[in-house]
Amino acid sequence: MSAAGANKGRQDMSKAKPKTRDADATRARILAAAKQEFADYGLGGARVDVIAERANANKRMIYHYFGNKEALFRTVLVSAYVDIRTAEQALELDHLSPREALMKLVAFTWNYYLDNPEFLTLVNSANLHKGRHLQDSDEIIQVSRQYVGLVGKILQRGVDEGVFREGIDPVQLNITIAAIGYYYLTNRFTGSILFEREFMAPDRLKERLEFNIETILRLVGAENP
Amino acid sequence: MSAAGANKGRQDMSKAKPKTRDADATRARILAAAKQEFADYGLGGARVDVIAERANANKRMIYHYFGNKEALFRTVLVSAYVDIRTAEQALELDHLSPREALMKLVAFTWNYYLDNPEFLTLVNSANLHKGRHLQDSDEIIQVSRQYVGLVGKILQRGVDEGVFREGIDPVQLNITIAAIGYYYLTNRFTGSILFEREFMAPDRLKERLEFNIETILRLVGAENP
DNA sequence: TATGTAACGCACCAGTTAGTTACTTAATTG
DNA sequence: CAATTAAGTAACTAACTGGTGCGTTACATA
Repeated sequence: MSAAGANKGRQDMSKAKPKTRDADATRARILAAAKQEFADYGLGGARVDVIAERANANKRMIYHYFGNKEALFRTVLVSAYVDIRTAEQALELDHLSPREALMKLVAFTWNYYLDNPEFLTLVNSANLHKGRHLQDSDEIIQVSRQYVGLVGKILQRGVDEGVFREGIDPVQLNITIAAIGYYYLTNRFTGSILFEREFMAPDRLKERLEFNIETILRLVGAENP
Repeated sequence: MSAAGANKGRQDMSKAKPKTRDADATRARILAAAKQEFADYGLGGARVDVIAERANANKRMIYHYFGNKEALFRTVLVSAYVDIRTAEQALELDHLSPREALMKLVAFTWNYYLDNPEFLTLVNSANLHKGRHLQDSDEIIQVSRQYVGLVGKILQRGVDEGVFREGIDPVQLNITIAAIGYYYLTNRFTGSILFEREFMAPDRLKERLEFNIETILRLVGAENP
């Protein structure tokens, strides 16, 4: 009942425990399981016992590797931010026109949220707790600076080429690009009820992405498609 | 210790318990206290005992009036939606030009979130639980239809007068108006850390509202200010 | 004043839950 | 190969936590 039995319908990920001992692998399994559990139920709703079960590990190991529940959440959160910022940096936008670079970034942000919905609830949970778990993380600030720089560079190129208007704050643009995708997806459940439409239907998703690209292009002053 | 003692630093609202019995007042105090507690800690993190304390009521009364914790959350959530939709309907946008009506709506949405931050975490909590608590609420669907109609009417007037472009989906516009304010404010804690700026500083708030108005006006195709 | 009804409150329970203790087993090293 | 270190496990505990049983008190009405 303890190993095979699914608790509250939560399945473990298909990462079987290795025969031999492997500290790194165990740590990684715990981290992955914690990310899922925290994403599914929030920091308060997540259960340490369930994380251990999902990770196919012992609860004692969680405390051995991460200290306590809050520290585990902190590690999960930082890793989630590092992941998305790393993916963004790999985007190779320099060889594209400013307009196309921006379109690609909007699409990437949208698709990243779509493929990694746990990121959304993790961030929501972090903010419910007033960002406490992100404080004193130099790593986070470093990768965020790179991100702002990325958008700033596209913006500058666009202005130099005369296709974007001047004076746009890269941070405000960043926030807006994130907002128009994030809000739609994180509130997809209440949204589907309130607006009486299936937010996650493929056609609806495509429609929203196109709307978002249009929103951003018009914001920066690029001429219409 | 039970009446005066603040539990985990949560203060009761200054609504003292009346000497005489008053069912409506007690119910209202519980609802207000629950809204605060759920907003502060989410559905999972909220404590029924604390709600009772904050309401200056007995826990037994919560179960008497609302059934259980989830049903209480449902009532809080529906009331929060009804509140914002009611406030929107009182806006009297008909006598304004389409452009000014839209600006006023964007500003109103922003200020409502700012004045009622509990609305943001309540909605986040509802979506963490996959919108389960909003299902089967006809009331919610009714007021939402009115809201979409409100924006649709502004949009139509703008198209008729030739100041807005055609073919904009009122629902997508609605979502976008909400998104650009909601995201900034609900993620103000992580945002302030990531972007190394004080999201809630008065100047920053003003700046963001102006940016949002510009975003929406450019989206609908109104000429620049 | 008697009586029924609904508001109200205390004390408790059964099930959880984060964190710990004491122990076993595998890998590493001199 | 003996000794040391680190990985892993199960049982346990103290503090919670949602929910309830059961009795009390105020008020309306006859």
